[in-house]
Amino acid sequence: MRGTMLEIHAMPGHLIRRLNQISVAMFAQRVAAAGIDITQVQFAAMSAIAPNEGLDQARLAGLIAYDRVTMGGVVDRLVEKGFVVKTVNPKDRRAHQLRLTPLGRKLLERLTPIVREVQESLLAPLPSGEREAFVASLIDLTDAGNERSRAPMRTA
Amino acid sequence: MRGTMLEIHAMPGHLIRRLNQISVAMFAQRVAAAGIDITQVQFAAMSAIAPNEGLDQARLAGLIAYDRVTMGGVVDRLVEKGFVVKTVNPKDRRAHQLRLTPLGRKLLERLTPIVREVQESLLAPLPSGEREAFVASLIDLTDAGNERSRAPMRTA
DNA sequence: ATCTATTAGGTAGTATACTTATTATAAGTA
DNA sequence: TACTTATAATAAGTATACTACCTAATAGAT
Repeated sequence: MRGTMLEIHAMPGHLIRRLNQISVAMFAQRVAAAGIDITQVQFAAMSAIAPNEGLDQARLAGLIAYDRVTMGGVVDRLVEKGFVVKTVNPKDRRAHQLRLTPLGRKLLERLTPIVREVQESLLAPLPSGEREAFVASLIDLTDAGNERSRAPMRTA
Repeated sequence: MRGTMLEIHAMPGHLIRRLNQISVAMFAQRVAAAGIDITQVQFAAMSAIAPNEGLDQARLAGLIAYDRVTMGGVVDRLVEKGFVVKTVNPKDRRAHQLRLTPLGRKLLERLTPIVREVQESLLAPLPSGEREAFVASLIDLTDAGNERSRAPMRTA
């Protein structure tokens, strides 16, 4: 008799980890099905650059709550793919200003409705009356826990 | 005027990713404060081995919904730290049977109450009446989405 | 007994996600 | 001006989380 019911199966930390993996897999599958080569993280970065053209990597990382070092690699991959350009800020030569290319902007427009569908599919298993409460709880928990993260969100 | 409110800030996929990062950071901080050197993932693996001594890596991966290749590295690190032993199954020489060492068992006992506290801290920002509903939604969503994940849970 | 399909584990490569340390630049102060 | 502090980005190292591919071993069918 092997015990297949484990305490961790009901632990929020474990469930959140699994749900994140499901979310990432659904994103990858739908986006690949549309013939687009981009990850969830790269999409988030692009959608934060779009209305903030010229922002630097540190600010971008803060906007979407990413680690700054990780962000360096994400941006480099977006530059390689031709979706983003990186230029040195002449007023502060430490900072690299980020902008979408026309190709990047076009991709983001194509991508956005697909990503909205992924969000709906993710929550679809919940009764419709519970979806809003679930998202509200997610927002409460991320707001409250923001400073505990190693990569807190910074909008300022 | 830069737009700091982005659509992704309310998207479940983004919020789940952030909450996972908060959860991982809280786990790391509490466990390190107790002078223990182990990750969330390594803890999950050990807590699944404990009541299933002798199981192989593939079954372990299924029990906690991990990728099999990732699991190989996780197990190797646990073996290096002296918490787990890996032996070839004589009845099926492809499979590596996993067991906790006495040290691993002792560590798991020390760790378990700390991990329970982390779970409580994670949900603490929610009104107490909403915590159960939130966890219930997490369970519904992971159950429903299990097969979409690239590393589904397998208890059989 | 042989052929086939499946399975356990591994390698190599890519992408996040972090730590600590280093470099370059900028901004403030004495 | 020189000194100090702070900041943007990067480098190197570790750990998860995958893909695609490969080998060894087993199981099942004939």
